[in-house]
Amino acid sequence: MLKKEAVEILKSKGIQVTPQRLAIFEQLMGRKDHPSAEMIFNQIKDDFPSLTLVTVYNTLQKLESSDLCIKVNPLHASARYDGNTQMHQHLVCTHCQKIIDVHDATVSVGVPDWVSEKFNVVNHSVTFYGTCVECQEAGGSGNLH
Amino acid sequence: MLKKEAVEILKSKGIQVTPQRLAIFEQLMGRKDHPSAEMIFNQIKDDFPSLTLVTVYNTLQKLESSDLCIKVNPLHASARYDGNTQMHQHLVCTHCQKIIDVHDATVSVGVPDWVSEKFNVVNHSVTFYGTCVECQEAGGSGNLH
DNA sequence: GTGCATGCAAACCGTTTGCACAATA
DNA sequence: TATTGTGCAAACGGTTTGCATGCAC
Repeated sequence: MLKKEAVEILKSKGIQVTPQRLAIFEQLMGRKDHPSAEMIFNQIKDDFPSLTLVTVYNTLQKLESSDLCIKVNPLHASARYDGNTQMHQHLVCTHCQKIIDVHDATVSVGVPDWVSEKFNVVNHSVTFYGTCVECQEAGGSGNLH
Repeated sequence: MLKKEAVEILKSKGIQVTPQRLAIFEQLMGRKDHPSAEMIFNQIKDDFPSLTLVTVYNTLQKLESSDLCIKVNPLHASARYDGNTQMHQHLVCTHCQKIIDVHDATVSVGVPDWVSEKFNVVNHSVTFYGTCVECQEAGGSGNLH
């Protein structure tokens, strides 16, 4: 992606363009390894000696709220434990953090051959994010973040 | 589940049985709401006035390593960001924490009708956990935790 | 009696916040 | 110039660790 394009995308979302933001955004668009805030920081800190992790976090937050990136592993909540170790799926209400089990064979996904050839799949998870009945009645309409 | 059964399960896994552990384990087996450590703590602290969160964490760790429960939302790693906001799936290597994109239509899951009737599904994620080629060659054989 | 579990305090790590200064539009 | 972003320091919350005491086997 050209720098010019990146600038255009940011502007089109109403995001003020700064050198730091541009660098962070370009990293995010250019890499395919789903970097953490720290990975991005380490990658560009030489270009911006004054840069701190805080700015990276701020920027990622802003990009995410403008749908320019997503958090693969949201860490906002605390760990949740499941006494059922058999394979099943989860419905996660993004309003009340409730987690509901789904046992539905039709939801199970098969592991594609080309994946199992390269990757030793030990487990997999299917999770639906949304709003539960109670929260819908309470007026919420579903906000993933 | 009877208390006696719970004791047997713990013993069969070589886990020393204490009143606290038994209570935590029974909570985990009996509830369907995927409690957090704190939820469990609050539920049983009246029965064990000296109980602390530390013990709950320790016990959950032990149960998990004996495959008696799983962490639904592992928080050990830091958040990972993805510049690709389109629906796709992830391969997560549990050894090197690498995340690989999967774009495979056959992996997509449909939302079952009975789910969408009760739950306003906004998004869903499919994640495969396992070991990548590099880590397999390096000798690892896949350990989800 | 030995070894492992408990629970206190304190550390830890990733992340967020308050605020003064600097850069953007 | 007015507004917004940056970066320092410090707080925050969930989780883990070190260590002395207590309990299970």
